[in-house]
Amino acid sequence: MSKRVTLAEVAARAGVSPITVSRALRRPDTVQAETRARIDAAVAELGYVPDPAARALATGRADVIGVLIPSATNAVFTDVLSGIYDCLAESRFDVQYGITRYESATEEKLLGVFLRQRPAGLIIAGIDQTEAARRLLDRANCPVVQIMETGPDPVDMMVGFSHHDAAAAATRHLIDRGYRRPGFLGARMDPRTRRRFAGFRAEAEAHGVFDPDRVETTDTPSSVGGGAELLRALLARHPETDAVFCNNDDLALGALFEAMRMGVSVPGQLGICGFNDLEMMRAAEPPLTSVRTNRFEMGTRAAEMIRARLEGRATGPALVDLGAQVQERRSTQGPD
Amino acid sequence: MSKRVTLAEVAARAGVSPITVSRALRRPDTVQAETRARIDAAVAELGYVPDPAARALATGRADVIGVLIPSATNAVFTDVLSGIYDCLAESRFDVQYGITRYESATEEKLLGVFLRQRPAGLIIAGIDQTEAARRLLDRANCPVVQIMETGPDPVDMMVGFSHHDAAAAATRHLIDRGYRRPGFLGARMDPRTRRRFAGFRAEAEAHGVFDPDRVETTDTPSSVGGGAELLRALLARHPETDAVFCNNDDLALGALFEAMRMGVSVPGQLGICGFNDLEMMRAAEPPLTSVRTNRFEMGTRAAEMIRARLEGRATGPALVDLGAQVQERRSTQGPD
DNA sequence: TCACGTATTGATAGCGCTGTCATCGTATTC
DNA sequence: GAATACGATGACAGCGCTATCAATACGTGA
Repeated sequence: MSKRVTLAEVAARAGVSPITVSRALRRPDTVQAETRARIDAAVAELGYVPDPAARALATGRADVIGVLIPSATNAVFTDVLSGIYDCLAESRFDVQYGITRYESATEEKLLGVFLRQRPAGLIIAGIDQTEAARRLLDRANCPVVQIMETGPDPVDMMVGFSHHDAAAAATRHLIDRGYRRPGFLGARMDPRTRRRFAGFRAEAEAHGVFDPDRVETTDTPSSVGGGAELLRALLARHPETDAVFCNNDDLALGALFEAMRMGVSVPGQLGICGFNDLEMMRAAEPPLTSVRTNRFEMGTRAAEMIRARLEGRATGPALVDLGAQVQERRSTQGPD
Repeated sequence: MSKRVTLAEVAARAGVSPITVSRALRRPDTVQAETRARIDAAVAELGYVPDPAARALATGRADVIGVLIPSATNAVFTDVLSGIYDCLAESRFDVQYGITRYESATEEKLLGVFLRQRPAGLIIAGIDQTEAARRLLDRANCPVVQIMETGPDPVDMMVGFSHHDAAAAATRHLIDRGYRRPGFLGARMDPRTRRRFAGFRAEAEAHGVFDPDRVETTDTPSSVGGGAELLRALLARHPETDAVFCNNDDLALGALFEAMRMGVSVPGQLGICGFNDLEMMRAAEPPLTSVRTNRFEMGTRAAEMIRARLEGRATGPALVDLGAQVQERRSTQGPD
């Protein structure tokens, strides 16, 4: 193990005191150019890198940004994570993440784990924190961004979109295309899923085409296989169903395959609309309509908001609505 | 911000010295039961939680396990990550990860970032580290596990499987099923991809069915759309191709959709085999043959190996081969 | 009985860095 | 030219914890 180089050694080499080296590194403008040059040279020669733990102890603040998401395998969250990471990779901040498994208790616990590090910032998915989690966040004493959706009463900042409105738009699209007996497929009804259902329901009711019996859901996590099962079950009960709004793209893909197996033509006998617009939707046959959500950007924006705050730059609005766009494709071209 | 409770306060409350509290927390067996009980009570009453930065500074060792993977969105890595996280969530260790973007330079840089925290352990994807990275790892002075594949000359520990052999097995399966003019589809030829290709090639050559011209690859990251394009290109050049071994499941799915568009029947006119066996493969129509890799377990095993070492337990073998299994499904049932 | 091990607890001194003053020299003002 | 402000640097202490060694009490064997 190569021995650690300390600030003091750099200082000795540069012929200044340790504190001056510290300053030269953190606020270069407060140190004379000439001195700074000597210090920079010493840093380079010795290969000095600061010890994050010592810095955290001395400042009472870790250069860590905590990210709390429900799942590390769901593409929706990994895209966001990727955006966050992208924005932070070149900064002095490290990303640390926690997986809540969609459980409030786990979320609270992880929040505690993060907070005792006194993180520089916190990004948390969703807007449905428990009272206890809310209290922890209020006292976090660092920038906090809630992501994935928008809603009233942000803890601090927010970037997302309205799942209700996005689902309503998708539903309107189905109705516009002439589908009159739409159904709904959903897995694991987390809060966002529920709000999408509410949007579907509101829009369908507004057009007099909502039938509560054409709703097929399950508690298991969503999957392609699950989408197939849900469609099969729905069509068994309601063969008149002429379109399905699927709560996400996995379900939609499964529904497509199941329709193929059952000899149901898409979009003629059945329209299929997904949610999230993963890459595969465009490539499917027929290409699948979906709702594009700007996940990567959601991540970069959230991270950028935190950085701006921490670096004392102008932060822009505290609530960013990234919207969602219905991507119309062949799978919802209208009934025969 | 609720004020931080320190060790000293707990000690005062329990009527002992700070160092005894420290011991009671870290090595309970070295403190008398009665004393320990008083300390535990004080900890609970005050809601004390240790400061990780202070601990790291004092011990010269952070309770952090660093994970280096090429991509945060590729399902293959997120599954592994998930396994790692699962094993570590209940431990005293935090996970911190870095994304190399398949770039050696980034890998080296991130390795440096991790090492200066003096992590408790390191998990790194792949076995193709540069000389410089190798040196850093050799000096890391902590358990290191290379994951995703197995190979000679491990830095320390290893858990994975042979991509060459797995691909060869899949190829053999295609040949066993009667396909005689197999092609290969590949995107972004990273080292594992290359070794899979080598396995395909070796096996096909051994059976006299390899044609270097029936290989279609691209540098872009793999995607469903990309799979479609690759198949289209391959069939345009070599319409006689009767099966494709796809380097991963996204490509396989794209190939399936493209075959549908082109009116090529699967498996009659074209057999399709993927790699990784993502959940969707089973649910497709026809269900797609793939090679099951034990990604989640790879993560848990790697994390467990590190924990065992750190906690002084028996570690088992330093090289674990998890193998890979061809999952035969309808898409490779054989030519007409 | 006495030297000596063992179990338990404590005192001391940092880990590497930064916050908070203090210090010093130079520029500015009238 | 004296008073003042300011820019640049340094001394000192301490962040919260733990490594190391010392101290104490108690039992053990010859």
